[in-house]
Amino acid sequence: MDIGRVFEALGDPTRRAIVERLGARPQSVSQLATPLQITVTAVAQHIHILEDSGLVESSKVGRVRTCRLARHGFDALEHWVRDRRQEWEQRLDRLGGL
Amino acid sequence: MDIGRVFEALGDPTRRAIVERLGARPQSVSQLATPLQITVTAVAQHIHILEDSGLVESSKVGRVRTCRLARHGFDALEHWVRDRRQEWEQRLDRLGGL
DNA sequence: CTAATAGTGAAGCGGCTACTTGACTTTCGC
DNA sequence: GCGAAAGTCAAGTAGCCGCTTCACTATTAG
Repeated sequence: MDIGRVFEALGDPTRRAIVERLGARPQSVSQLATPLQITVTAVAQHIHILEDSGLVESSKVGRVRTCRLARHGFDALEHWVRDRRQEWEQRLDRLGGL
Repeated sequence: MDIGRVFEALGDPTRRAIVERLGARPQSVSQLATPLQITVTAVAQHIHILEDSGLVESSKVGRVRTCRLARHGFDALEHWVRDRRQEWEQRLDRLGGL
């Protein structure tokens, strides 16, 4: 799971909006499209990117695809931030120790 | 400090590389440019975006601008991830309680 | 069966953005 | 002071990406 895909996914405001709405509850593609004022096709494309990044997963039942948040992407995000912060603090410690 | 700017900043692979290199130690603009195989001008543009996002800060001494990581952006990132995760777990709890 | 609903796939367009070039300013070394 | 080094600024280009349209499939409702 590539952290690059995660950041590229969340770099787009529409996808961030989708993620934040999915935080409330799982939703279908057209439910997501309605308040966003964009085509269902566009939403489907975003969902695909979000799935590739590991932030979202979806399953199709009948003709409805339901999308929900996934752990993978968020785990990767949290790890990346933690790593940077750790690196940062280690460097400050070394400087303090001089 | 807008979380949107943070994600847009980190959405670009070159800027992610800059951030990761700055994790090791503060560096000048041209030091950052060398291994990236891009112009000093391009790096300066990236630095500007990274500063706007709160991930990097820089100061110029003489003719050298030294860039280092900043806390603001990383704090914003961590908060955002924490909020999503919290929302996610709350929802799972509610489902479990049914 | 028919119509409507939910989504998929391919193809195209427009705007944004990452990067370059070239001219210029400021600073440092000799 | 002169030239090299470190950045900055403005302008231009090329490619990507978000979105649309249109045609199509699959599922559900009446």
